[in-house]
Amino acid sequence: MIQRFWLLKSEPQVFSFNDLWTSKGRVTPWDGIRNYQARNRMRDDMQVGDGVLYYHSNCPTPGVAGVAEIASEPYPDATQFDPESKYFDPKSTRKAPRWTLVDVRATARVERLVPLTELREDPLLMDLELLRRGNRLSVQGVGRAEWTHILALAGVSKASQRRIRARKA
DNA sequence: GCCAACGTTGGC
DNA sequence: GCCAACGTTGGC
Repeated sequence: MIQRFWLLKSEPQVFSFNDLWTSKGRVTPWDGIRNYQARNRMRDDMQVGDGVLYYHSNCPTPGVAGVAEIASEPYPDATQFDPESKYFDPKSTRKAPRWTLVDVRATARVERLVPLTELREDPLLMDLELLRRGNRLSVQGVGRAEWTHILALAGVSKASQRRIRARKA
């Protein structure tokens, strides 16, 4: 199995990396995604153990705030069935759920947040999907070299990278 | 709050 | 299937 790498956006005022880190099992269902392209990537392209850059968006200093991994197979997003939820989708049925998600588990803290401005200026990240003009997708692909480089910028220690890799092996 | 860039909706 | 109108995202 080829390991892939992803960048997931989250608004820290809604659910920050620290919120995930302090969650039970450091795991959460990545619910509320209501964009077909993002859904398709979760449903079709993600595999348990894939690496995740946890990105803070729509906040004073947007940037990479933590490291996580894909922690489940895809399954239906429960919020689509809940009339009380802001993510309720009246057109979705339990027999034919429209929205699928995966669980995400925090794996390592960053030594420092890597701000978007810094990612932008980095010649090694010229092709990063996040930096492409007008890109608003909340589920993005990251290349292996980009992943390694951003972890280095974030000061994620070699030891914790080894721990992450060991768990995936 | 502004606004560019996209996505979705719905009339035709 | 076209496309205008509208909604959302998210950096600034």
